[in-house]
Amino acid sequence: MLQTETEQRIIASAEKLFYRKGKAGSSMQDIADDAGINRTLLNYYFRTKDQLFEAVFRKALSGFVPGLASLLKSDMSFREYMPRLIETVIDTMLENPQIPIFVLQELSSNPDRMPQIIKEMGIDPAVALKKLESEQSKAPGAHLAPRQVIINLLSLCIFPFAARPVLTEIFFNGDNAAYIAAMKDRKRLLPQVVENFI
Amino acid sequence: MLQTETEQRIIASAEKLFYRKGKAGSSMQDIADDAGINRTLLNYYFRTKDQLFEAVFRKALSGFVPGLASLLKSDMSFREYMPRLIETVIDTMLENPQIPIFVLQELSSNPDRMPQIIKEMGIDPAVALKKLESEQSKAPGAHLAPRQVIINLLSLCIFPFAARPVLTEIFFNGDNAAYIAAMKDRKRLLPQVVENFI
DNA sequence: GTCTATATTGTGATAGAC
DNA sequence: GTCTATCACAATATAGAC
Repeated sequence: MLQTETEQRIIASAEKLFYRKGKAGSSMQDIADDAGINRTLLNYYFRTKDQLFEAVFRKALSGFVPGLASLLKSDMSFREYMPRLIETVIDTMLENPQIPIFVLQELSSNPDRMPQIIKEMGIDPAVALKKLESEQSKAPGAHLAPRQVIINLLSLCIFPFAARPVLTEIFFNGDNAAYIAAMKDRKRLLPQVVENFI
Repeated sequence: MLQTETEQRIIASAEKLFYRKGKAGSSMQDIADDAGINRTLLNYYFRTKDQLFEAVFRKALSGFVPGLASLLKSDMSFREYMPRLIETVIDTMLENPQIPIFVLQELSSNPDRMPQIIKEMGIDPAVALKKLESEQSKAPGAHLAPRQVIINLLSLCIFPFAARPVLTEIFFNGDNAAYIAAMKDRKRLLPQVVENFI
């Protein structure tokens, strides 16, 4: 995975533009201009636009999924790992807030890609679901289906970033710093919220 | 707003393709082919691709926002309207699951559009936030900031649809019917969940 | 590895016949 | 309203000089 400086600049510009404008919305020329290099170098390093996009998409996935995947597999109980998952996911989103919408848009266009991605990345919710179920069985009363609990958890962590422009404008009058502060707050707030619907 | 049959077919095909592939990813030719008409008719009816996209985007927004906006303004207390909002939003999503990702992607590419959209659609969270606050003050103890409550509510309603392919594959083994059933369940489940973090 | 030049196809848009 | 023909341009990609 050793990359030349040129290669890194291509990836950096491709990320920036693909994240913002999508695959079809970003031309090879746009990316080359942003990187300050000749357009044909993109073909030299990545052969085709599809392959360049694929490199960006994979990198985006790998900053998105592993935190989730590793915690799904972890030895900890759900109550233990849940706050860590929240912190990991929110921190990841804060670093690159455009990833969720980029990834979800691509998967929405090409849902057929999901099975292979799950296989490749070793995503298996079975362990986490089972642990959650056994944990619920210790407490009396009715409980949410474990799948619904995890869907809620992911929704609360990820959606506010996918909807960033909407929330910033509606709830923070366009004040970006206020939006960011509120997102950081959520690392502290969400564990409590989640506890209440386990 | 009376439309010829041709005009309706154009809009229907444009929605289908723009939702799936985005503006740049769908050509005028693609849309015309899907509608089964000559390509130049798109220009005849909508002049430019931008104007056609705009028509689709506005229509998507108008199926998305008003339920939210009207309830934000309603006379009901938060506890009263919250379950109705959940039902309205989820029903809307079930009818056209691709709208959220489409709208969020466009607003993520062009966040500058938000202020005008908010103005045009008369979205003002002030009333809802105030009502929620006064409602919280009746109960003892600490409470979530009202903005965080509403962000949570929207997250829980909308995200599972934006992430549809991911959730369907991971939690329902690709079984679409099971996914839909779970989403319908959420109309019943979410009010209880939300009650617990007001 | 990096450039220029070029091949080829696709795209949005319009003019004008019917 | 609907078609054919056409324009101007942008796109990806490759060949070949340096």
